[in-house]
Amino acid sequence: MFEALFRQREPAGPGLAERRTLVLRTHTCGELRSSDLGSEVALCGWVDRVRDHKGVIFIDLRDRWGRTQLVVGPESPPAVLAAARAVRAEWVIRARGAVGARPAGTTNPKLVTGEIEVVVRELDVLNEAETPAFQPGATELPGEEVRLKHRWLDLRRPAMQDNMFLRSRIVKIMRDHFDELGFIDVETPMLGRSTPEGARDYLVPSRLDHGSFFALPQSPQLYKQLLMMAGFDRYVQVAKCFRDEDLRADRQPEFTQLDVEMSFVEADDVIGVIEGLVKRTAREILGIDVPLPLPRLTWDECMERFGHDAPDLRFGLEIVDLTAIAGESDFRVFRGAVESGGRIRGVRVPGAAAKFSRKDLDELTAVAVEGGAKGLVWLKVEADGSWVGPVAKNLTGVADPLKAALGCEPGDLALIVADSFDVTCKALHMLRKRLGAALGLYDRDAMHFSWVVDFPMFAADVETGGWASMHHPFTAPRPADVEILEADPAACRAVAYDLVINGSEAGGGTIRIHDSATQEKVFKLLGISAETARERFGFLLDALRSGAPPHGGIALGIDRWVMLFGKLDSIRDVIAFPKTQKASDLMTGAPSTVDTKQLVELGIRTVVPPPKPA
RNA sequence: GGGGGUGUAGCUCAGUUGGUUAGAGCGCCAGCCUGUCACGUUGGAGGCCGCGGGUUCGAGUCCCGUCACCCUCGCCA
Repeated sequence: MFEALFRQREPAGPGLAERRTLVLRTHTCGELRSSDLGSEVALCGWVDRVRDHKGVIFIDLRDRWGRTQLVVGPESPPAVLAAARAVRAEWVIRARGAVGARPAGTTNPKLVTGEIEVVVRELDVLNEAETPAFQPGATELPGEEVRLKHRWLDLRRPAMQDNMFLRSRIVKIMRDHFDELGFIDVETPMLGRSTPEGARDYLVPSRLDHGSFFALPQSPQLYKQLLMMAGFDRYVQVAKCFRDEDLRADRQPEFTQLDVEMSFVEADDVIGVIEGLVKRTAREILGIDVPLPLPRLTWDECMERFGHDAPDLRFGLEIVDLTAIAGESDFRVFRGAVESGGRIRGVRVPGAAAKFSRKDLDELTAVAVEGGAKGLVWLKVEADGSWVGPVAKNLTGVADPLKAALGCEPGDLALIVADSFDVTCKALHMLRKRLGAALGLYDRDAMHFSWVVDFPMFAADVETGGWASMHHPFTAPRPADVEILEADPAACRAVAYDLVINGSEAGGGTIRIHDSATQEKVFKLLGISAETARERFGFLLDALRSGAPPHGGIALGIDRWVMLFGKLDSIRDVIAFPKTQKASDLMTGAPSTVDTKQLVELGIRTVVPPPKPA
């Protein structure tokens, strides 16, 4: 199958001619066809497999372009036959010979080069190879630990090469798109100032100022705003970002964003530019047409209908509010939730009653509990329309209205959570995710793009009891909400927009505050004193007072884009050298202890004794 | 920090109720083989059963601890 993909890698036009000028090889291993019959060629690559039949030896030669069969037969010089016999997997060789037609019946339709073979007349071993830890050409995929430790071997695998080429193509589309729209690519520093809000910083000690530290950027947020104040108008950068937080399948400590900022814009301008990119990427990478504009949901709507701010819209299972109806029942759990200001909400799972055993329902209950719920009410609709379930007998008087509200029919399953709004959101969101996957409610090839807008400006900060920024402290409130900024922060909505692809946050941006008075108000609300604000963000406040245009932007998670467009499950498969869940690099051994001399130079003394070398 | 999963040959895995000498496929080494393409075939080598402790006459198997990797909650402005 991957042979077909190799074809896509073939560069058009000048690339071919340029490669012909190379000295060691005339063609790549994915290039020769019947039309080349009789040509004298030279190929270089890795030995993928050897099939030694004594009198005739076949060698599959592999490079990033594909695979070509070399044949060494009785007509080959004895030295070549001997050399071919000695060759082993992953050796790097160069073969010269003529392109020959494979005898009738021996062509290989699975290979784009399967019509031909190269009849070897000269064979040079460019480099031998030790027996590899695993074979890149093998069908069985080694465990990830082994792949990460021998990453260079893993990256030889066609699947990984496809991923890296996909990434390269997507980034090129991004660069072309923004270049054509007049954006300027500006690099911003990696060594910056630590800002304790947000994620944990990666710190870099200063040698010239002991006790002081740089921080690696969590994002180029402030720099790009300052570029707007500097008049660059439209900025773009493929930016490495660093956040020292715990990892996930879709989170790495260092990751890449397509960072974008624009002046004299409103949200629709930024959204429009990104929608153009979405359409273009989907067309060029997947060959699908994405109708624009993309659907937009408000944050409130998302939480009501899906319980999450990045809902997977590839399937239904929308949340239904049952507070008014179920609150009338005698069921203690329902009444209790209502009385303490909570909500009763549920989802209808059509036709699922028979599919879920008691054990399955216990598992779903565990999912709800993991989401913070104290339990899960499950109900099945019998053929006669009656409810069945542990609490069915508690539904006196509300059984039919409940059924009507959920739209349940015989054979359906209903899952209901009664708790605070936040808990019902969390639990039902997790149930939705689980059910969507377990019941196969969506096509794995489907791509769903949407925007979530009108996020709250602030969320309650459980640690401080104050307010915390939902996005970041530079987010502008909706113009209509500026007046209630201080009076009712919870009700204040931001001009913020998240791009959601298949239930994954693929990008997020905001219109920024561009006047220092509003910025200072927001800092104050966030509990950042005037002195602290001046110390940490004085340059921003100064810049805001020196002619700051209205501006806003967005950052797209490139790793996630590639993962999603490549239909992959892990971000690590689109990063050449990723880190493990403990943020270590199994290949290089980073992070590592350093010489005491280095520490002394930096004015640093470690508190934890260094681990004993293994 | 919490929950879950995995760890046995270079790789992928099996290993019964605790019981003799821990197996298979691939790979590796050697022989045979002139049309294979996951070549075939014959033979061979290869094991700290993650590590440490415990229970037991006896531990890959049971218990405790620990390490690594993966998934996940918290966390990720």
